[in-house]
Amino acid sequence: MSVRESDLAALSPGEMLRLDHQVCFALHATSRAFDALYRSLLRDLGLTYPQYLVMLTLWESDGPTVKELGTRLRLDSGTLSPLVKRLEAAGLVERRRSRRDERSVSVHLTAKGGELREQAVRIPPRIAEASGLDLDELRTLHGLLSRMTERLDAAVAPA
Amino acid sequence: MSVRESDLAALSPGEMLRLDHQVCFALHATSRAFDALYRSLLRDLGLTYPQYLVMLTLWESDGPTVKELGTRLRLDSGTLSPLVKRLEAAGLVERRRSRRDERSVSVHLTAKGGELREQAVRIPPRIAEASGLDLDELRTLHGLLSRMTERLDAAVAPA
DNA sequence: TCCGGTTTAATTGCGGACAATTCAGTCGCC
DNA sequence: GGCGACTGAATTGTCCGCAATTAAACCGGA
Repeated sequence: MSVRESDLAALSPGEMLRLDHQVCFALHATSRAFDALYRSLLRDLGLTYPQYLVMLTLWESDGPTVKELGTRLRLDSGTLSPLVKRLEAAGLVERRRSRRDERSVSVHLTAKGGELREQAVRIPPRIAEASGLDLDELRTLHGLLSRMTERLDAAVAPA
Repeated sequence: MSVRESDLAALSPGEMLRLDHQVCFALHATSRAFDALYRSLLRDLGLTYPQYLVMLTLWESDGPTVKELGTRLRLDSGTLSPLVKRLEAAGLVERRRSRRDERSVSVHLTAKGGELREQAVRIPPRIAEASGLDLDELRTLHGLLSRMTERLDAAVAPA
């Protein structure tokens, strides 16, 4: 029933190339479709999707450093520094230089930022509904994506 | 065995939100992991991944208009116009204003652009191998992604 | 104590993605 | 033929993502 990995090598180059591109292309397409849907739902909150991810992280646990945010969201300071500053300019967040280690900057919710959560909790159910997948499928998809990311990371940065 | 969609509504809000975010976040993470791998493999060719997609399209069928490229790759002119100009600056492509309809611009491979194909065909097998999924899993993944994109598109742009 | 290596943010530069606008060219309809 | 609506590219502006660099703070060992 299950096709083993070694069988991939037995495919004709054409078949392998085609399937591979379909999957990778489909991945990008789905990712952008998600972005588009989030954009339309987040417009009222004045957030972009990456900004929303940062807010989610803060709602779960306030006061992480930029470094910790980057680790959790897989983003570097080149992305996070201006993003967090935009959140600060919007009055949702406050940046504080740590006294203990003056290199690090921790990010804290303002009252306004905390209140935004109540608007935000209505969004995920609409996303889940729009995805059109049932629970089993979401679990399957998540499993496949996680394994793939793990393997890809290993391939791009070989130990 | 299979969980029906209606069961999604029976989940506690917390469960649904968490699973949804994991999936959406995983999708972005995988997408970026793919980008990183392609970037490392495409560096020798001097192409980025979106540029590579355009070249793939041209190798399959030369001379599409910018509009047709946008339809196939789901990109708009704001992305494609400068991208194609960069390919032209690199000598891989030539833009021609159509005589029949002077609004449209068709994109054609140069000799150099055609030759690049021989370098490029070595890349997909390495990507497929790096993904670490077997054929069944790739098919499953592709199916899930396609259905999701379809549903998401419908949700963001309701008829 | 000082010195070198490391860590943390921030900045710069470039390419990609999208919204919104502009402009020329096309087509239909009167 | 001429007017109005539409279409295809291009442009502008904003944000995201990453590479590479800079600068400041930290830490450890000679």
